[in-house]
Amino acid sequence: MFEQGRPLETTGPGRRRSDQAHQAILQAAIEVLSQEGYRAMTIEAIAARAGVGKKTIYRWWSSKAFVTLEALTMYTEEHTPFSDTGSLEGDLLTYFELSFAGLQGKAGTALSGMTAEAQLDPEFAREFQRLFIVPRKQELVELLQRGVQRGELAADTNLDVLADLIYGAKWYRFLLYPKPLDDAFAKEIVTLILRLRPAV
Amino acid sequence: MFEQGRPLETTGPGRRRSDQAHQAILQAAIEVLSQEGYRAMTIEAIAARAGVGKKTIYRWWSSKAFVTLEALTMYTEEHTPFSDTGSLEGDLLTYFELSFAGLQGKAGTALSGMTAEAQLDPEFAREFQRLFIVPRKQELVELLQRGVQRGELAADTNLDVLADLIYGAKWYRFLLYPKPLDDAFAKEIVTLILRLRPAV
Amino acid sequence: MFEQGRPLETTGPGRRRSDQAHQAILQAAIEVLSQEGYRAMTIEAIAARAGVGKKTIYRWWSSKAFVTLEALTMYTEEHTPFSDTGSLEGDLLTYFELSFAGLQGKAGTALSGMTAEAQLDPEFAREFQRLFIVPRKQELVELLQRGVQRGELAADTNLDVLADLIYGAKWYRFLLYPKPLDDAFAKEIVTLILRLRPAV
Amino acid sequence: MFEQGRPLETTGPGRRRSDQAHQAILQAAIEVLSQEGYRAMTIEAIAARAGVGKKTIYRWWSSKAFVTLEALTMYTEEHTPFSDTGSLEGDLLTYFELSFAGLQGKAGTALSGMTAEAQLDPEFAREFQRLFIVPRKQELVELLQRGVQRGELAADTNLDVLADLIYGAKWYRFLLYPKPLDDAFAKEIVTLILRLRPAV
DNA sequence: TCATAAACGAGACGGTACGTCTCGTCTTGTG
DNA sequence: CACAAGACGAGACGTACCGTCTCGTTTATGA
Repeated sequence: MFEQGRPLETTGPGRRRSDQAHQAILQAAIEVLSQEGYRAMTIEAIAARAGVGKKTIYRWWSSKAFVTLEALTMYTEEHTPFSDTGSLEGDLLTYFELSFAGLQGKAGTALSGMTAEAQLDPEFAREFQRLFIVPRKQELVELLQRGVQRGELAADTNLDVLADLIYGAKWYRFLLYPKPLDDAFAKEIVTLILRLRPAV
Repeated sequence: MFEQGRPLETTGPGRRRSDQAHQAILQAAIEVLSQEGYRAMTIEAIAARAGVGKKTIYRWWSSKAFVTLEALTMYTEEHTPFSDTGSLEGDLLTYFELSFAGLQGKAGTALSGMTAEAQLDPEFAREFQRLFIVPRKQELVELLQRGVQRGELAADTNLDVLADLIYGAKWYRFLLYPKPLDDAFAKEIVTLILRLRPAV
Repeated sequence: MFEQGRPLETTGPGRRRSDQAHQAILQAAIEVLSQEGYRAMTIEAIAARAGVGKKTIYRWWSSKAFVTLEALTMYTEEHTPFSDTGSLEGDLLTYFELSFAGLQGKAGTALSGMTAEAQLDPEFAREFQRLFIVPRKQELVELLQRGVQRGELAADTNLDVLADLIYGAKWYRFLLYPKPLDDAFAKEIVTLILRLRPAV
Repeated sequence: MFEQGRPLETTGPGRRRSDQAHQAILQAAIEVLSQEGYRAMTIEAIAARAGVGKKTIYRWWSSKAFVTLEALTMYTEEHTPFSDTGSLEGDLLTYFELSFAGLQGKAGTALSGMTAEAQLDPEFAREFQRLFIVPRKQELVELLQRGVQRGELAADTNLDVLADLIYGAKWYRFLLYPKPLDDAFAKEIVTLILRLRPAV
């Protein structure tokens, strides 16, 4: 999933990449992130906490945002919320439940930090979109396609834009709007989605 | 609209706040923002450009995000896109057109920068929500209420959540998703909204 | 002679102190001192002139006074005016001549600046005394001891207090009294000293 | 004794100078000086403590050194250590005793601060010399002249330089040398002075 | 087996911006 | 019109991190 941060598999002389240092850095990033927050998580702080030279971090990642991106996936590999429950309503509610839970705590802090970084660093924005945003939206589109196949959504529904609306609502509340992401919110969204009728 | 940055209206001894300096700072912020971008914009650069001591900026604003927040509103006070065209479709399309236009160029740079800051600074997040996010959403809810009154939306539609979906889609594309905010996107959203039917 | 400002002689990991930066800082301090004066000399100016980060200065010295202290010694290491001419009169006159010359120009500016700093900063006062004041007085006491050995001064003369009188007269004129430090002054002092007779 | 800081006695239009403010400033200067030290005694601190505008201070004094100069004399008007005891030894010991006492506490802090200022500010140096240094030395010279008249010192003694030696020793110990100014020191100086014999 | 070479920890380096401080000046309304 | 209050332009302070650059040390081939 990641291009950055990989040990080089090529042969040749010289010391190999230390997996111990690699893990220590990611672990330290998670600790600093959850204890001090994203803003206070500096490369210097990670290096100090991991007992690692700054150079070792810069050798493999170009900024704290990229470290966070990898640390986040290491921390939540099991995060696969898209399941097939047999109905669009069930699929969406299940997805929302898992998704909202994933935005609490460390993972949420990391995500909002990476979102901030994406606004400030176009290069990171591209990676963040490629690795995080686009794949997840694709999964949501597929969930909606199952709804079309079951006849729960009209065949002519623009699923791409519908996914923008659904994902957008989630991110909007998460990043910008001062209301919680809870089950009631999820139910209201699903209620609205299910009231979409075919074009006249 | 703003609490920060206002001259004190109270009487009493002491020199009054210099409106000249106030305006020069906001103007300088806009210039630096548009020339250097949000990340590269520093308090020092604003002070230098405005011909003002740094202390004068810190006296009235606590960070460049707050300066930007005020500068942005000063710059786009006339951007009040919510007009009554007589139909929900017309209202929404008109709003989207103006809104998307407002996200191009300087204003867009400023907005995404402030969004980043809101992720990193909870205090700014509260102000940003209070002054920017919440009022604009309220306007959108009122637009939708006119649709209900005209019978274009079902009376039992949860307008608050519908507004989250609509606003969310806009912000999602603006901040996260690598596709443009254009008229086609606006039309697709409106098409979906208009297909909402009453609860059975 | 100096504890501050020395390259660490210890082994161990990490980049060694840059002697190039060290020298550049001292040289820059001398230049700024002689062009702007002690009061106008700032750490920022020294850093800029030396092409060095401010942190590199603060890493090794705690204020401009300490930099000056080291720069001064570097600049006038050869000013060791205590020579043995064979007579107390000769020794004292030679010493005064060299000493007074050393108080002209840059070295004088630096010295009076450091004296000021010593009044304002007790920590610097201790260092200044330890490195500058006390050793020089010790040299003067040794000069006087040669006078005792030659029989030019009574054996029961309190040389420590006599040195206070001699050194005091020099500093008093240098720092406080509006009369020049010249050869005539030196001769008058020597005349008085040579008129000291043994206790009755 | 002072030129600066005096109430204007002239008639004419406009509010007269507030003697109350004048006294409050000097009193505040003494308080800050003795509680925080000379370095921490800023014009702003004095103004705040005195309940006075900074402008009011700047109107009458050009720096904190000049305020200190006036505050010091206000604080120690009675400081007139030169008395005629009938012998040179008695005169000198009496003088030293009072003089050393005067260097303890607030007055000492003020004096060393003003000495520092004199090194850094040539304009203040001139005033300090004119009002403080030169008159006091003149008094010492007169004390020594009585010694000549009584035959305790040789008629051909250069009293000016002898006064430099005596005063210098005192200042040297006070400002630079890490030993106390005590009675033993005074006695040793007097012992040396009394051993001066006429020129051969 | 041992020379080569990359990665490592440590940490100093040149920079840049931070937010604070004090300076001495300038504007207010009040007395 | 002097006063207190306090905002102003200016600019240095000392700190924090940035990303880079030595150091001496450790590891792992591959000649």
